[in-house]
Amino acid sequence: MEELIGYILQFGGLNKQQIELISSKATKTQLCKDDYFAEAGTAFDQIVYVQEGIFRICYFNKNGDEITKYFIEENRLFSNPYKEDLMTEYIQALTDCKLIVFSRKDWNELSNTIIDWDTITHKIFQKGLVEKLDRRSALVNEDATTRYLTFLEKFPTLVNRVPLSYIASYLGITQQSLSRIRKNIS
Amino acid sequence: MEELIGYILQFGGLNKQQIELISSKATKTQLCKDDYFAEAGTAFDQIVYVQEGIFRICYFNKNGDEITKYFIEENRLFSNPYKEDLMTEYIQALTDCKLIVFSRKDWNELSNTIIDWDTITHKIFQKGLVEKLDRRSALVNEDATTRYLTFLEKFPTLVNRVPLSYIASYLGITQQSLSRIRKNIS
DNA sequence: ATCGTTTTTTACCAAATGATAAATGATTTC
DNA sequence: GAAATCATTTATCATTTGGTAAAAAACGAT
Repeated sequence: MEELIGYILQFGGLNKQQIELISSKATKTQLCKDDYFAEAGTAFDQIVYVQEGIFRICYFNKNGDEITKYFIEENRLFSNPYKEDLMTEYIQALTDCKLIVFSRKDWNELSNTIIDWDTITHKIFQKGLVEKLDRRSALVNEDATTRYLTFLEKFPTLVNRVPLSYIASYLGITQQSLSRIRKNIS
Repeated sequence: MEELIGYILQFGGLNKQQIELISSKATKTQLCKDDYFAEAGTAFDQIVYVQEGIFRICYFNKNGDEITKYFIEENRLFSNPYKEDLMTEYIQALTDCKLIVFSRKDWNELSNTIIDWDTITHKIFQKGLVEKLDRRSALVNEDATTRYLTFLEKFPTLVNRVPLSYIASYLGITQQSLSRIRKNIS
């Protein structure tokens, strides 16, 4: 729980009382490798902090290929960015996971007590979106090898925990290409 | 000004008084083709509504290539997503433009009078970010021809107003390739 | 341990894209 | 209007990547 509070504190100050209030709304939960945490077409009304584990967000494109859009590492908050709407994407655990979960209702009600809560919330998710945009965007203009090298830089802890095919899909290349690239750079 | 108000009304209700207050803070201004509206390394503390014209957001990658990250069409609000920080990107007018501009100070102070203002603001920019993420992200897993066809779908009004080289850079391909693709699909 | 399944690697060839260079077309400037 | 500048197209060739298929390796269940 301390890590989560530390994470939130990056985005705004909180006193002891407020921290306790936040903690009181939190529920710890777990998820097994390969479980789906949310599926496209369903509602997803939770705010989730990843204590341990990795997730991926994916969807199916027009050809029916499953595309990994991004990964979510440890010590991140995530949610459904389109609050009101149903999910358009799948959220899958890639390892066994330990999570801290809030209902959106509870989370939002914290703003009744914590004056800056909405601002903090928006900063958190805005920063997350900007980061995702930048990372994904950066892939577009690079060749396959550079994409993989950048991936290794940005996600050094993921390579050995995520199947090659998911990484290839994230990078926009085939798994055969990625395998070849791995061979060449080693 | 009506269009701007209409745009904002998509994200939350406003009464007549509030609309007048918003309008009173707005400044109309113009920009010429190819002018830079903001440059990387400088502060950018404005909220801008594009009444007429097209912008592009671009940056220089490690190789010194200028990358067009996205376009901003008519009837959109934009700003510097990283509020506090200096710009990391350039904002350039690609046509003569008519703009409605707010200082961030004025814009933010509207929340003193308009109860939902912060929420509306965050919705606007969050939606913008999600859209940018999805568009840019979708390019990663497609081949060059599909990228261009999708571009034509999503930005039907841009093709004839934006230089080919910028479109190519946006799509992550060379301008020669794009020229070849244009030839093939016609 | 063994079988069956899944993942990753490897190989080969076809197709797409990039790099370079030159030609054409369009626009600006004087 | 001619010259100069810039944008786009075309062409050629080298390189990269994708598609298909098969082999090897890793993993799981019994």
